[in-house]
Amino acid sequence: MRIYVGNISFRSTDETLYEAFSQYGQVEEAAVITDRQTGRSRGFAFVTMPDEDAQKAIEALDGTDVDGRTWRVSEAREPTARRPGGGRRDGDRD
DNA sequence: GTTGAGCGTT
Repeated sequence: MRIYVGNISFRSTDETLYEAFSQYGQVEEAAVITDRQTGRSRGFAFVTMPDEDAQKAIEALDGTDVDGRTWRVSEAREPTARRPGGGRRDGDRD
């Protein structure tokens, strides 16, 4: 599951997220979103974890104070990566 | 050495 982490400190990095989320499960990917134009932090990030661990981490870390800022943690909106296929697998069915 | 609403790239 992809997790959206907002309102993070500009000092927070990928490892800051990793160390925080890894406490609640296996972190598959942890990436602070930096402005592609300036290379500076945009103040939010994405974390990918197994569904069960992700939900635990969300409820555990949402609203917590990290590096002076209160984290806004929730499930990410968009289905998955912005690539052809839109997150839908060929075998996806109802 | 700055700032503060937000859902990103391989």
